[in-house]
Amino acid sequence: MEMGNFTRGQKLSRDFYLCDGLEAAGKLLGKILVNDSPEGLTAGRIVELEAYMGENDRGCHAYGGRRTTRTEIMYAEGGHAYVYLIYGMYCCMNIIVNRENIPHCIFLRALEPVEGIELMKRRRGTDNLRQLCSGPGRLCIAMGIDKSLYGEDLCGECLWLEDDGFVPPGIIRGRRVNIDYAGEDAERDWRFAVRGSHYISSKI
DNA sequence: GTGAAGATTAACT
DNA sequence: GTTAATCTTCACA
Repeated sequence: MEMGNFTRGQKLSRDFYLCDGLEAAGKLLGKILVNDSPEGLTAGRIVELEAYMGENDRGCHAYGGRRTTRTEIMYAEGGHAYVYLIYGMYCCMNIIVNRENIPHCIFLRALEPVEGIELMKRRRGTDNLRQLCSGPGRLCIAMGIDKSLYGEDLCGECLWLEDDGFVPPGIIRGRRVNIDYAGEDAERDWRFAVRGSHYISSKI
């Protein structure tokens, strides 16, 4: 593998991200996330994600227009990274979508490892391929994603997404995970996964 | 200033 | 199925 010359696909441009969260969820499933870090390059195909639909979604951190130091980046235009710490120990990554001031985002739940697998194994402390990126916290560890990437422009040279022409053989949907506090919004089928993938975080 | 909760994970029983 | 780990963020006073 040549560093800085990852040519598996075409980098997604700004336009790609300037759409509604549910539309983005369908379009982003199967795309490849790439992080070209100082330690090395890692890449994984998105096989599971959740859509968070902004001010009217009780599960969303921007519910009710909440705007804080943490959520500020959600109001930026699509194509930026929203990374936050959960339970004091794990980072989670979201892809901000839609236009400025419309805080929709895509929460990454699982990737299929594609590139830099040895580095992923080292970071995760396991050789089990299926467990490297199968979970929101796990994929951030494997990909080297932490809060230093908060607000990162996904149209830059560090962290980006690519389209290699892969089309999911099918898409399955279900309820989002661990947002019981969201009332009836917890029941919406806004979790999406590539049908048949062995790399999803849990049964849907 | 204080306290409670969390878009999780790994290791238990 | 249950629970501990661990700490930032946020709401409220």
